[in-house]
Amino acid sequence: MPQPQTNFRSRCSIARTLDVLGDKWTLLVVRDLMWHGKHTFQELQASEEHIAANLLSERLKRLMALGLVAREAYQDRPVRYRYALTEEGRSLEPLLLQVMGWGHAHLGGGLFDPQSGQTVAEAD
Amino acid sequence: MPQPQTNFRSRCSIARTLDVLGDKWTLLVVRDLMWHGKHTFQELQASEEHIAANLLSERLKRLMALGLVAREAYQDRPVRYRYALTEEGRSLEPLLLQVMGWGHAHLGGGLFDPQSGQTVAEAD
DNA sequence: GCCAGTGGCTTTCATTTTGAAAGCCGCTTA
DNA sequence: TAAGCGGCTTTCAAAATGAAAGCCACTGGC
Repeated sequence: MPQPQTNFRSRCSIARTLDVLGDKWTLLVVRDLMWHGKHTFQELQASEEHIAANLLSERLKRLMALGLVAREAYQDRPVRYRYALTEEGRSLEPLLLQVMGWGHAHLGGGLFDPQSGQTVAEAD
Repeated sequence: MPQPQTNFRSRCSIARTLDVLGDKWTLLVVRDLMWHGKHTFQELQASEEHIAANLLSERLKRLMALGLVAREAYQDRPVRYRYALTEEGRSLEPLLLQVMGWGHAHLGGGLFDPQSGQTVAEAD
């Protein structure tokens, strides 16, 4: 439904998805919002991969512009924000699971179970 | 099974997959090898997104180092190569389908059917 | 009042990656 | 002899990343 962007490289859905999510950080932000209960800038920045603040700021802006993430102030004076996936953002869960499954099978990464909130297989 | 890389950012399977495939080009090369019958350097370079030759060269090297792609000389003198996915490389198909599905639903991209080799829904 | 601390950024700047273009190498064909 | 082909590599400017420091609006302690 949304028309978030028009300057895609091509009509290919894979190319368009990569235009929007194809970098080393964006899906990690989505992962933390989706499964790890991280909702503030600080919490997101403190993840084990240690994204730089300027990149996190830029990624959150892009995800908000795309309608995948929304933020609300949870306090005024000083204003503090809480970030959360929108319903559209939550539609990325199957993709995230697929990416995780492949990384587990082929790169020896851990396997997280969203149901239990537990990592059910350790990484090498 | 393979131990293609050891310098991952973290144990997370998503982070590891992004370390390896997280850029704007790698999955497009895989797409062309997987579905579009493109197997030579020239054919891959001629795709509608127009990857630069140096990037294509580097991506093919990385995919070969990872064991996802293999090449064979289809002629000597002068030597000419044909690139193809290995069995491990073909294991990326579900991921590619998921990425395509999301881009179709949320970014208005086309939908390709590997069975028929046809694009069954046009992009916006 | 003053200082330290907190949360959410923005700015700066060096390093790395990209993208476009041109060039090179080993041939074959006209 | 010259042109062309396929598969690259090199060059170099532009853009993206990454680490660090700085800024702003407060609050709480002394």
